[in-house]
Amino acid sequence: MTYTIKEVAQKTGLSIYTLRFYDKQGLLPFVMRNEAGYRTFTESDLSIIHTICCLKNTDMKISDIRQYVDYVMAGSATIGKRIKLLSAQRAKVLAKQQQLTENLKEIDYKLNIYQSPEAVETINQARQYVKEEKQASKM
Amino acid sequence: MTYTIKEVAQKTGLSIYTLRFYDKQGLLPFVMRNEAGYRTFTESDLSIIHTICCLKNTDMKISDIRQYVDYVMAGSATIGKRIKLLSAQRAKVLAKQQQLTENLKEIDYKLNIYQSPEAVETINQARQYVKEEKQASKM
DNA sequence: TCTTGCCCTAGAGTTATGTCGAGGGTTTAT
DNA sequence: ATAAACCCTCGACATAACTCTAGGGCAAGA
Repeated sequence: MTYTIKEVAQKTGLSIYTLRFYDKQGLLPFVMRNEAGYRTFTESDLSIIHTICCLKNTDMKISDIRQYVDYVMAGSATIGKRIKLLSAQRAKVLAKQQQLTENLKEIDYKLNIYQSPEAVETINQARQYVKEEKQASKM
Repeated sequence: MTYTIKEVAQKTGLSIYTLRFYDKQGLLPFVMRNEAGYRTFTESDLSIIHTICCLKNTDMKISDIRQYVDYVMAGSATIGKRIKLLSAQRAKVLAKQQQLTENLKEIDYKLNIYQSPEAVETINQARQYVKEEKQASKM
């Protein structure tokens, strides 16, 4: 009926260490323990851990994820706060996507230069220019 | 003809501390010094710092950026290595973009639930289910 | 010339996110 | 009943990427 920490590690791709670390940081307050003190993860727990991983993948800080988890634990009264938090994260993701698109353009621009037949010549000319600029700056 | 570290900080958005840190890490071997030992940045320096920032924004590690800078400093003989390095980074960016798109879908899915008129009801039902699942797991 | 503001280095301190080892209890299969 | 394989906590260690402080030199205006 429940999963051990090892099984959850395998299912999520997180290490056992990381899961325990997350628990210590207050990200997993919903995880129960058995008589021996072992963590017992339910299917629902896996679902919210999945959400935690999703937020993590968008570079949300652990302290902010804890805030979200706390809202979830607090029940429906915090829906407004959850919307605010997720909307802010949504905006961050959109911004990051846009930035990545621009970064990609620059990388492709560089790759095009390097992969062109005139690459060696282009680079040598650039190096010459840099050299002259450095020389000129010494005056 | 050249820029001070403060001016470069303003132009790039990096802090003076960060610029000096990057220099210490070997990311700025091309920056010259004046008689007093002050760094003097040329226009070309700004250009490669821009590239460094671009790679940084795609989460490339400083040690890998240093590798790239070293290749650039070494001249046209390293074009093949630069292509390999940038191509690998390109693949990483594409993967990250795809992941962000998926994360965004999940965030939007959650937001839809929270913003629907039945949000409170949906959440209370989910909480009830979680509760029962936890109860059942105790047996 | 004196003050203010900028520059330098070396190295300590910080933050975030893990990762691991020691010491000890539990479960399972033989 | 015993070994192997788990689980636990606590706290130390690691790593990356800054961030800042102390102590001291340089530069430009009043």
